[in-house]
This record gives sequence, C-alpha cells and structure tokens, in this order.
Amino acid sequence: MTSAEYETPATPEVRTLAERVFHQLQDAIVRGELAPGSKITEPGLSKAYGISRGPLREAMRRLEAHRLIERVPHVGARVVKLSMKELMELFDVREALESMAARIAAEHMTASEIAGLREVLAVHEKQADLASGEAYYQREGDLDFHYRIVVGSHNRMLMALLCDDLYYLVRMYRTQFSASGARPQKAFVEHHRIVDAIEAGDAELAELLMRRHVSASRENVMARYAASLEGRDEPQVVAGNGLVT
Amino acid sequence: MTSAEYETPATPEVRTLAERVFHQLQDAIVRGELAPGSKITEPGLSKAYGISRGPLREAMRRLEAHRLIERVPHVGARVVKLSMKELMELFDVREALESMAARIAAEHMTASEIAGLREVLAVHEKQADLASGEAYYQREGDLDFHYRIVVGSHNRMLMALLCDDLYYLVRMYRTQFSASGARPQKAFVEHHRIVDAIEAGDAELAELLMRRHVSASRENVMARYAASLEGRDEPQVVAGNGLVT
DNA sequence: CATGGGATCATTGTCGACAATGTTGGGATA
DNA sequence: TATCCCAACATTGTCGACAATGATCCCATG
Repeated sequence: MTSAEYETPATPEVRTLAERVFHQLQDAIVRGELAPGSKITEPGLSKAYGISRGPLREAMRRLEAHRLIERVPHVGARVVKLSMKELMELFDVREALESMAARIAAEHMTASEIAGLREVLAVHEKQADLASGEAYYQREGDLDFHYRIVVGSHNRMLMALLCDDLYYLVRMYRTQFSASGARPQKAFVEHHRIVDAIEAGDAELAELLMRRHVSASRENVMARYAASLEGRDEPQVVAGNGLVT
Repeated sequence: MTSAEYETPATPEVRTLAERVFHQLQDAIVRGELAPGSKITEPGLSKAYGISRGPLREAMRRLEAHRLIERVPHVGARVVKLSMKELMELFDVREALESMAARIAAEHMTASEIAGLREVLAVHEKQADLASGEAYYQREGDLDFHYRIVVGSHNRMLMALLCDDLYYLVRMYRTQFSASGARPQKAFVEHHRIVDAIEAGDAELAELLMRRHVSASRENVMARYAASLEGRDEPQVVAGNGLVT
C-alpha cells in the first residue's frame, strides 16, 4: 500500500560486480563526483573500486550506451559534458516522448496509478510550502512526477528510453548546471492540469499539456542561460560546462 | 575460418575486434541468421567468430543496450523476439520521435539535403515502376527516406535514438514478420507530401504528416496481423515469431 | 630557439585460466 | 511410477598477464 519511496538506491540488480560498479559509476557521474569532461582511466577506476578491468570495462560499455561517458578506441573515455545545444536536443526528445507518454497514460493509466500521481503532487506541494530548501526535493519531485506518467503509459519501450536512459542525463544536467526546477508555481499548476486531463481520459489534452509543460521548461532553461551570459560584460571563458559557475 | 568478408556498407568503426564482431552480430540478428528467441552462448560465438570471450562479451553488452539481445545474469542471452505488443510500442515511439524529427527538419534542413530527399523519392518511384520484386528495395528505400529526414533534423540525439537504436529493431521486425512495406502507392504519396511540407518550411504540417504516415503504417501492420490470425480457423500455434509464416 | 623524430611510457585491447553460479540428468525413496 | 535430492556438467563471472596502440618527452638538428 504505502508505496511512497522510490529511489535509485534500491539497486535493482546487484547480482554481479559489473552491475554494481555500473550503478556506482552512474551515480557518481550524475551527482557530479566525476567531473564532466574529466578523463577516466581503466586502471584508475579499477584500483578505486577494487575490481579487475574485466567487469569494469563492461560497466563502461553500459555507461557509453547510456551516453554518460564517451569513448574513443585506443585512446580512452571521458565523462560526457553537455553543451547547451545538446541540452536543447534533449528537450526536443523529451517533448516528443513525454507528450506521447502522457497521451497513452491518459488511455491506460489505472485508478490506483492516478491516485499515486495525486499523492506525489500533494507531497510536492507540501514541500513547496516550507520553501527555502526546496531545491533538492523540488527536482526529485518533478522527476518523480514525470517518471510515474511514463510508467503509467505501460509502454516498456517508452519506459526504457525515458527512465533508463534520458532521465539520468536530465539529472546530470541539473547537477551540472546547478539549475533548480526554477519556476515552481507555474510547474505546479501545469502538473495538476496534466493529471486532470489524464484522469478525465482526455488523451489529446494530456498530450498537449505535457508538450507545453516540457516546452516551457525548455524555454525557462534557455532564458536563464541567456541571462547568465548577459550578466557578465565579458564574454567570459565558458567555465567548462557551458554555464557560468 | 571465414576471414572478414563484408556487406555492411561503410562500417563506421573497425578499429577493434569487439567493434567488428558487434557489427557482424548486429547484422546477423537483423537478417534473421540468428533466429529470434534462440539462445546464444559465449563459447559458441567465441568459437564461431574465432575470438576470445573478452571482446565478445563487450559486443554482447552493446547488443543488449540496443535491445537486440536479452541477458539474464548467470544464465545466458537470447536473441530478442518481438511480440505484437512490443511492435506496437515501437510504433508509438517512432510516431513521437519521427514526427518531431520532421518538424525540426522542416526548420533546419538545407537545400542540398532536400534535393537528396527528392532524389530518394525518384529512385523509389522508378523501382516501384518495375514492380514485382520491389519488396527489398521498397523496404530499404522507405527506411532511407526516414533516415534522411532524421539526419536533416541535425539533432544528434534524435539521430542516435532513431538511426542507431530503433531502426535496427525496425529492420529486424521486417525480416522477422516477413512483412513488406505493403502499401506502396499510399506511402509514395505521403512521402511526397512530407517533402513538400519540409521544403515549404511548414514545420507544423511536416510534423502532422509524418505522424499520420507512421500511424498509417502501424494500422496497416496491425490490420495485416489481425487478418493473418483470422485466415486460419484454428487458433494455430503462433509460429515462434507471433506471425504466421 | 623552434621544430621534428624517435625512444619511452602509460593506457587500451586481447587472451587464456580459474572461480562461481545455474542447469541437467540419474538414482534412491516413497 | 512419480518425486525429490544430489552430483556432474556446462556456462557465465572474474582475474591477471601479454600484445598493440597512442601519448609524452627528450634530444638532435635546422
């Protein structure tokens, strides 16, 4: 019943060393512990995690497939560094996929799943009330909301693409650009409207609203970026990650 | 042993053994040489391709990431077998992503890229004229058309998702269900309309048309599937791949 | 002093062997 | 005869060592 807490820490697969180190590395990258753009070397990680290079290489293959690291044969691998252009591309993909997910969710989501959605919004709102330190929960809450809608689509391919691949990139971006969700009130309202549409079974509307929601988030990020560029008189050396720190 | 004889056009990366065997396996799976659902064992492939298990495992990791094989820890891997449900899911994702690609392509495609698109249609049409044995070219031609539009979006993330991941699944489905593009004439017209919209820079229309185009293809596949089920009086043991052969 | 070549080094790619796990088949027992 | 347990087998997971490739740095040369 009380199925409230869902987080990554409950590592789904710890059957093997390669799996574990994959999740550890994934987490380290998303949290920014492994700096974007930094080179990672097999002997280095092998020593750090106390495993041989075999499982490590398989973990790195998976990270590469998830686009968290970039590898060049015979040269090495480095943590991916999102540029603004790539971030906008990510938003394009999210807009397409998440609006589709919302559409299908409106058609197939069960009553209990919708109730869970409402629950997330309630928690979300409560935490917004006590303000200030909202940053972290705000972000996770937002992602939890989107996550549940994707799951509600019951489309395993959508789930794999969004939840297993893209969301880690989204989280990585959020730590990398240290940009909070930013526009809490508006996002709140939009979330509610989306749930309303889903509950009403209005697939077209749910799709449209989700599309606008993602698009608005994109515009917000872009505006902040432009502002941060203008804040400085000097063109300033873009500090490694594309956003001034 | 068979030393590298090649068909895969312009193999992008042959720098390493793991890369090569990955492409070979990918091709073998897509062509159906490795039967869907069949179990593949590391020693077996290792012997067959004359390499050690190290590179082979990395190739298999990549195949797993591309959803061409499914692995269970300590048990083994088997070639993925698409069910009708999963095929429909794939169409949902394609509809979302390709319509977005068409939208962006209408905004960013260069004149020469559009000319290339028209060229593809011309070749396509010519081959349709000499009819009959159109099946193969029809399919590849159709995919080439979609491929170019995705590239025309200049969105590397869309390209990666559609061209590197999903299209191999699409091709696999086509060999697996031995279903040709099916509705050549209608598809022709739709292709032309899409290019018209792109050339006119009408993003909204291009998106809408592409969405309908993919959706129509989906409906066509589903109708054929339903018909094939009805064609037999007996519930017939679905012959391994979900479609009667 | 700048530049190019070449030796040295670190890192990646590949391999074979050993350990751990899952599967399978046979035999004992009810 | 059917069922359950156990042992032998095959396959996967992990490791350390060797080979191949790319990077670095020193030195000779203009």
